[in-house]
Amino acid sequence: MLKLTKKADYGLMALKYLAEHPESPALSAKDVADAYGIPAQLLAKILQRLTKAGMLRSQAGINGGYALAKDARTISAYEVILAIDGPFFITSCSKGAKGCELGPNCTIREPLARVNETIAGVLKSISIQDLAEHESAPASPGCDSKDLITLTG
Amino acid sequence: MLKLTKKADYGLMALKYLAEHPESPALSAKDVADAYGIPAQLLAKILQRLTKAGMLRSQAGINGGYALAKDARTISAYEVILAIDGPFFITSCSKGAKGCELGPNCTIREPLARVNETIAGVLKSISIQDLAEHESAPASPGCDSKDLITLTG
DNA sequence: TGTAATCCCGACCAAATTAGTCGTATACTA
DNA sequence: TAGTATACGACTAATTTGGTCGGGATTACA
Repeated sequence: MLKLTKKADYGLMALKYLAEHPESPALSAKDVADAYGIPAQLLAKILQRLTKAGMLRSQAGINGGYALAKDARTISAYEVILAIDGPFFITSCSKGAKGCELGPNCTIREPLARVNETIAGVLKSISIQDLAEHESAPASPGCDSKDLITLTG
Repeated sequence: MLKLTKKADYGLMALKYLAEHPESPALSAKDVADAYGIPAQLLAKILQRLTKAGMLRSQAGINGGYALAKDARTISAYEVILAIDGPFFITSCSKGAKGCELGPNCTIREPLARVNETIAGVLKSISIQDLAEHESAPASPGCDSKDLITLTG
């Protein structure tokens, strides 16, 4: 239904959180998980992926944890999602190298590639820094404000 | 993983197919399903939705079937997806009226609303006519051409 | 050198979503 | 009135996602 997985969400939230706490040399997976009330072990796995992808530095042991490996401005939402969920393409065919197995179905795929590119472009244009700047938005009266929902339907 | 459902794909394909065959007064769900090798009953349900949404006209009985209710140029990919899959929002929170139940999680949602808007915008800018014009692209050597995949990863 | 905190990682189970089927009712045409 | 088609809801199956478990490797510090 064209939405991010929770894992990607969690990853973005965690990176945002780390970007907001540059004073700590490292925050553990548990620290971040507790801050948002999300499962610690799940977040741990996500942070491991981001580490492998080079966005985080990790340190084991007491007072260990994770810290941004790069400037928050240089980490795009795109690479985060890519690292966590793998490559995406909005149409169902073209899963990896298989291509579309259903004959002429991909007639639809080519025009929609433009959409895919646009999505990738916007996601690339958004950095962790951008997310961090939104610092618990003061004017928004709550998460269920209606104005955002209308645009979706 | 940020991709369309197969149902949405099928719906777009079917509309495209109908747009390409304006000479027939109506094509049955089976006709279209056979043309693409997709399950007829599933497609039938999808076409029923599109009919209820006003994009198709249906006729029961012999030689019945479906035909576009509007000009192919006036049907956007956006409304098709919306009719089939319902409203979407790329972040996991904000499902319908529930809002985000996980406390401060939505710190990420607001900046990503821009992404959502952009996606909706591109989808709105693509019409069934656009899809139909791509008429089994002659130059593409196959569905598994690599150039499109690279942009996703 | 030992212990506690922490990352690392693969296998596994559970929940949710999506895909697809079935059965029946209804509408239309010849 | 027989045959073909849509309409629609309930149901099952498959896939994907979310989350857990357990063992192992690092690191800091007493």
